[in-house]
Amino acid sequence: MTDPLDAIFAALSDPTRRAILTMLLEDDMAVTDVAEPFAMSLAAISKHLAILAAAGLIAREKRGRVKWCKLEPDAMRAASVWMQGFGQFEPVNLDAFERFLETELAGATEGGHDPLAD
Amino acid sequence: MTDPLDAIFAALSDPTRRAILTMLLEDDMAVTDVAEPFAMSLAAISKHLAILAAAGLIAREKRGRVKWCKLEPDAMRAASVWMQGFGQFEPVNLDAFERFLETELAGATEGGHDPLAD
DNA sequence: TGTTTCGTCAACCATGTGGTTGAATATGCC
DNA sequence: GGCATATTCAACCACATGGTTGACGAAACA
Repeated sequence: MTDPLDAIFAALSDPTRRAILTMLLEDDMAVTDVAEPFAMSLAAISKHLAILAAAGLIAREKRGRVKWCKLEPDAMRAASVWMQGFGQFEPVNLDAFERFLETELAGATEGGHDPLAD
Repeated sequence: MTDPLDAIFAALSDPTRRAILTMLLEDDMAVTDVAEPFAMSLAAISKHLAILAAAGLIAREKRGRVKWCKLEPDAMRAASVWMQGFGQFEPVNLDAFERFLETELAGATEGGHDPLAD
């Protein structure tokens, strides 16, 4: 697995792990709390979290005896950027798109656009 | 019961399959031609294509004795939409992308190359 | 017709993955 | 210190995955 995308997409291919990521969207969580809604052992969840962390999708930080998990957006962004090369939009110039986004954000940083409302 | 995203992300997690998708971005291809640049058997590539097709990422159509493979963008779009749920971290926003394309296409419609046009 | 090309199928193998259980390793609390 | 809590480690199991090779069917062509 040399390409980081291998680990990222593999991590995303499991429904338990996608559910964990969705939970972490609400808030950072301790491992035990992440495991609570799932019908599987804590050790299994711990493994899932290790896979997500290895893929760079989450970060884990130990405070006291509790290990907190939080989303790490860069990995998912890398996957998303790769995927933008496909779809009905081809061919596309990603560099130009990035420049476009910068000009957009330059005038809209205070805007209330909710990306989940789409 | 199994989420289609399972198959989509699993299919995308293999570098050979991602390379195949990238090749198909240029043009539709026959199975033998897809296999040509890879250092593995035709049967292995055939399996990869079956996995991509099962995930809905490509479609295969037999004309004569040649089976043509082409991209099927909807599946990847579904994965992209799921990732948009993490949009608070995600700068590659589909709305912005569409706006970007309008500005791009406004001056480049005569560019001509459009492998997905049917 | 027979042969070549295209692609899949079937069997097999090595390794990876997702789960279990039980022991081990912190850390916090009385 | 002694004990409960939080998390991981280690060994194990069933099954999936990615690859191989060889045989096979179907279409084109001499």
